[in-house]
Amino acid sequence: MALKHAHLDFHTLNPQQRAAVEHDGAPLLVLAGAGSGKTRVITYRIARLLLDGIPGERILGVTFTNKAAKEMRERMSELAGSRARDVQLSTFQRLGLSILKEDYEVVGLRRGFAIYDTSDQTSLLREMMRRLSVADRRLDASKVLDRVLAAKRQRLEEVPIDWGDDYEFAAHELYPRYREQMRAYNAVDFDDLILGAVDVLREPSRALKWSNRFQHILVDEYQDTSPDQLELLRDLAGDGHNLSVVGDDDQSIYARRGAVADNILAFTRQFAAAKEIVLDQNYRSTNNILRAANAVIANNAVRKMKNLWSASGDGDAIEVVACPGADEEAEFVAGTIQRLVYQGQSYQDFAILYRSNNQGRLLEETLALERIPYRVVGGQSLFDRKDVRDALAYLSFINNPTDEVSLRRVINLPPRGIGPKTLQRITEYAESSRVSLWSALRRVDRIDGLETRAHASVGNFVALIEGHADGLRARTTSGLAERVQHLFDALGLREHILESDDTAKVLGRRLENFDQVLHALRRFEQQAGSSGGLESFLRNTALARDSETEEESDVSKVTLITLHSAKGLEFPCVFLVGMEEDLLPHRRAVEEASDLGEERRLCYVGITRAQQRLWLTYASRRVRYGKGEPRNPSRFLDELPEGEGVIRTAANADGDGEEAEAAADAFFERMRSQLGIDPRESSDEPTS
DNA sequence: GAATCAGCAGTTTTT
DNA sequence: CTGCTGATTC
Repeated sequence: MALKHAHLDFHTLNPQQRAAVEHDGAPLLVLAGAGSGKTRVITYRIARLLLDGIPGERILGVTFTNKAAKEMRERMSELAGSRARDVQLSTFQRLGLSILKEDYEVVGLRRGFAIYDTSDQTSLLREMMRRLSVADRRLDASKVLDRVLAAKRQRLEEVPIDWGDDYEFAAHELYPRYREQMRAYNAVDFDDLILGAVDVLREPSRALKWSNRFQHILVDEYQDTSPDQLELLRDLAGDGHNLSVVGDDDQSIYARRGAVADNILAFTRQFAAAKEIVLDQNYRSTNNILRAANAVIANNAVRKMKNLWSASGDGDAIEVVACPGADEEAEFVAGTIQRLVYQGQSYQDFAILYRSNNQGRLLEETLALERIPYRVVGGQSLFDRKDVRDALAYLSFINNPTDEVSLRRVINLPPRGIGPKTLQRITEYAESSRVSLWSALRRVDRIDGLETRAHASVGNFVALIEGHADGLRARTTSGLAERVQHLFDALGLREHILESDDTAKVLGRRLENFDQVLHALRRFEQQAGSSGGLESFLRNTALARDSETEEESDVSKVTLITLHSAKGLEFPCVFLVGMEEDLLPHRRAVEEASDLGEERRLCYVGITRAQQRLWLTYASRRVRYGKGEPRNPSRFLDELPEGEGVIRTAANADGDGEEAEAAADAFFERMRSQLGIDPRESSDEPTS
């Protein structure tokens, strides 16, 4: 044994980690507290399996993000070299897709099926609401969608009507239609990738093939799995004796996405003879920070007991800072950063964590004013921007002409004289003739009651698309970018953006976004092993909306990030801002009394991001929606331990602000003289 | 068919 | 205060 593992340095693992790496023969649950070396355990475990002679393609590692999969692959390669190459590492959705790619016809899909993301789904529902006039009042389609998806995930036949609220009613009416439409459009949503895969595995003719495919299955972030993901794992892993899962129930913060923390709590019940290993030695934070984290999370009733501890010292006390208002809070943060940077800390050592995105704005403004470089993590990803989505919608619809959501999105873009009225007439024809919208467009000659102009417009559109379609549908990837470029040129998409009367700044942004589509295509084309043409590209982009431009130039910047997105990250210095009632236990969570526990876990996640220093700040007044309101400190602050490790202070309004400004000025003077910049030249931004 | 206006609601969101 | 939707107007 020892010889076989010569490449793995087991001495760097603690006894629990090592037990988790070496365990064999029964299902394994690793309860990995924050900062306890979870990723190390998984990568070492996979490396160990490889060195034991398990072929890489028989090992499946499942993660929640592409980023995590990528990181794991890199770290595994370091440990196990080229053997790591064949290990199957993928997200749940990608796993589902790879199953459906082989056996899609079993669940009634056709070749070229499209993957709808949330905004496609919302458009579909909106369109249905309009057409069926289900809702007399204006209802938010995305809220209806929430209910529809919840029912679908539970494989309910109907959306239950409990309280008879409008959203429930609409969801109830639309649910069967939604499923019907998705089927007609040959489209699946993210959940369908999982549910469809489960259906494939339940098909007797395919079950065996799939349950034999993987010899070992490892799952990361198990606390975030949903019931359908659990089903998929069970069907794939059989009795589960070679299933190992790693997670932390205290960091389960995605109930809204369907995650059920119960999966992790019930693991040892669901999988017979499962072994449970707790990792609670923390390698990230000081004990003062860990004590605070432990104290807060201890107030959650239902959880696996873990008490994080560290072999390192107590470190600095954590600070609870009372601020008169949100402005002062932001200034306190900026001032403190500036002061510490002046003392030798780097900007990238700092992160500012908040509950909701809109809190980021004021922080951004203040940092900009103080000339502190920052980056905002999260927010809209490239593939969510309108112009990008428009371009992709063209491609999606050409790849899958039954994809009506995409077709409707682009049919009059740029405006080509096919307005709502024309479209409605054609839709009626399509419905009465029982053909797809695209087929109807192609037979525009047979549709009565269209104006000559509209008729001609439709004809032109059809001709334009058909002129490019064959070339684009080819399954080869080479030359794809060029063909798409031709299509976009013919459509005049770029010109359309140019013609808008946006400001130069916005316009530049939009063009940049638009051009990213072609860049992404070229990258895809050049990628070794990309094949499958447009279809593959589209699925890839649908499932990979991760950070595109993460690495570049983000080095020396402060990070602004939501608590949700901060999970898995760590920073030497962390500000947890907006520690207020209605904000950190978010108002909605308190009102619905549904899950205060999840809010507390969010707080816990935030605290445990900090390695050395932690500030928890709140404001006594905050301007929300244009009105100033008094605010109360978060109840979670009361749950912090009393005494030495925690200092409670007040940021007085002008003191810190001025101090910060002075520090900023001093700093910039230094920078300028170092860089040899004349101060007068660099006054592009008003300092006021 | 496109531009403008009024009214309303406002968490988080790995895919 | 903002951003989005639907309705109204040109």
